Amino acid sequence: MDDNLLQYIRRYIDISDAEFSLFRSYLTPLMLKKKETLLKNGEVCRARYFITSGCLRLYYIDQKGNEQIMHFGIENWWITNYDSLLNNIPSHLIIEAVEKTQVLELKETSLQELYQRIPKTERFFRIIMERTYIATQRRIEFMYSLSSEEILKSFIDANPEFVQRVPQYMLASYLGITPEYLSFLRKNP
Amino acid sequence: MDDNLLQYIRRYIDISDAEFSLFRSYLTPLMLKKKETLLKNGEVCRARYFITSGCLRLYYIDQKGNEQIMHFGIENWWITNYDSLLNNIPSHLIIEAVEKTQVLELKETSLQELYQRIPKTERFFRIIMERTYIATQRRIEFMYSLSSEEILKSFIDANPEFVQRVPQYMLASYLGITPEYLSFLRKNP
DNA sequence: CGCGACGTTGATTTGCCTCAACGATTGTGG
DNA sequence: CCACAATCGTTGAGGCAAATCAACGTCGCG
Repeated sequence: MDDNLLQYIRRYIDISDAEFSLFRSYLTPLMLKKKETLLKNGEVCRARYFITSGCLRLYYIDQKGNEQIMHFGIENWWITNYDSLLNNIPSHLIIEAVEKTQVLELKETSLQELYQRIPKTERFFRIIMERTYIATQRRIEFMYSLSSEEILKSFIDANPEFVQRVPQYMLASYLGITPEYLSFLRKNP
Repeated sequence: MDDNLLQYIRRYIDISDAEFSLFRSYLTPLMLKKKETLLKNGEVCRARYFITSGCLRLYYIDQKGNEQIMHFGIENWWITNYDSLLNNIPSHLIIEAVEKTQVLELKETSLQELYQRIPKTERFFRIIMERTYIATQRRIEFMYSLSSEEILKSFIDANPEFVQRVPQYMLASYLGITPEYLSFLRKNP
């Protein structure tokens, strides 16, 4: 688990073993059962979470009472509600385990301390943020350009293994269509 | 112009006048006429641009040959194609002046140098990235939750002055609807 | 002045949603 | 270990939001 994290960090910055130890000491492992939450509606988000195993989803409940999934998070992804975390506002987004999941919690107060003690962590989280942003931009472009059928097809092609892991109605929500229509699309070539 | 930039930077980090001078020396002012471009289809993006006056749009041409606008940029915004810039890949996004526009160009090679000479710039650009990401997240949530009519209404309410500045067909593209339907929505209460 | 860029209008079509009902599977308490 | 209830996926009928297409009016600029 720690090896994964170390390797992941070293993809982006040089960090010594001692520095990593220090970094690691700021992280708290948490184990989540299916459907347990890391962040509830109305709470202010105070931490970021690095997923070491399992799967989380970040979603909200819209006016009609439907769940709308914004993201999934899987192994080696960070997940949090940045808007709530950085602006100190109550979250209407919910972070919940899709399956049994292990995360490392990094409290925002700890991170501010880390920025002081290991300045290069600032660079690390800048790069993570850049990459996260780019992924989101690509996704928006997809959603704009393609029909639901094409969005579905390309998502399945790009993530064949992941599609097996989540219930179909969650996939539908993430892709912005109804479960019924997703079912219809799968049927028809 | 420089005052705007200085004030803008000081919203996020403490920076001395001397440091700002150095920062400023890495920036090159560019003047764009309406319809001039900063980034063309197929080019690799090599810089970020801080807009001091005017308005830019970032868009691409989809399979059907339609322009799809991803963003606008106005005074005191940074604009670039992060995917092209950071991954060194050719851009299919185009950055073009909607009106006469002045920008300060920050080449990515210069920025890497700046990170070394003034480490706190790393923090600055981390924060900019975070804020940009949050804005995008909010936009996605909007697009998911609201009907076209509600999207249009809330955008006009939030940006009454901006709506006057761009042609209606660009607004339609940005909001993800056709110009005809936008026209229809404006007519009907 | 004339042409191109922009906005509008209406008729028609369609992609996707809604609603309701029904199987299949899973899981859980007795 | 079974029975029954959730949970999840599927199907089909009907409806609506928004796109498409085509035509026309208008303005501003070269």
